[in-house]
Amino acid sequence: MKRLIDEVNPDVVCLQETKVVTESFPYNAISDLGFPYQAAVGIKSYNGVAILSKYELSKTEVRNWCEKEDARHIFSTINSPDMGEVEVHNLYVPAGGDIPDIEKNDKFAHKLSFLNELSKWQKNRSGAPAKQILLGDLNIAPLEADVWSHKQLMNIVSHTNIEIAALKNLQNSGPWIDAVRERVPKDEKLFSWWSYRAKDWTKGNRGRRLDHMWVTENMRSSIEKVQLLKEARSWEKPSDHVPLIVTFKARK
DNA sequence: ATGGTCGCTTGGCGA
Repeated sequence: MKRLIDEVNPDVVCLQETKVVTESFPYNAISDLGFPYQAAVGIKSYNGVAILSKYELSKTEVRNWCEKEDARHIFSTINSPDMGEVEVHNLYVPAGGDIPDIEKNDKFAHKLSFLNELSKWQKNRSGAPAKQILLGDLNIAPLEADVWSHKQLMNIVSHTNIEIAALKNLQNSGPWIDAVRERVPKDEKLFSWWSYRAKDWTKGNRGRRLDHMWVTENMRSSIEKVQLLKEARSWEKPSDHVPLIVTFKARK
């Protein structure tokens, strides 16, 4: 994370799978890196999400879905001088296990229920700021160009029709647009994740786009630049995901 | 069809 901050100098960083209990989150160390405003929730060893910001955060909330306190959704309103109030939803959607069948696999059922509950809530919500961002590890690659082989992955968890439909339903729960595909053509292969289970992750480029950033329609023209930092997959002790970086234009 | 890696909860699990 320090390398990312040094090289990219982001205003806001959103983390998923922090795997650290809320009380043990390294608030001071992260503050020293230039992010004094933080919103974090975590449980031991699993999940955990955090928002780190140079600008003030307010109205932070943690949401639990499927009656689990599993630290997969935190949101907060950022008040930046360049953009005003923007509510950021940081999500870690359940991965869903290996078998794409809700009868045989509880994890897959959980993944779909999580998305459905979240969608319903979004749809019925009122009083939220007009500008919103929804981002995170959504663990679904919806488009054909979001996976290395549409044919070979269509029955693999993360790229099945039922998951893609659930993700679409979430996208329709508000005025969301996919900020990344707004800037990268929909038929251009684009990945954010490469499995650890390959001797050489670059071989065959067997990636998937599991990480996303959506913005409300009123931010469409503010999207300046979109980047998936592929080189970070080769950094020392890398994550299997690479940072998704979106730059916004300052409001006039 | 299976296994491959990573990191912890040091077994087997979750990813």
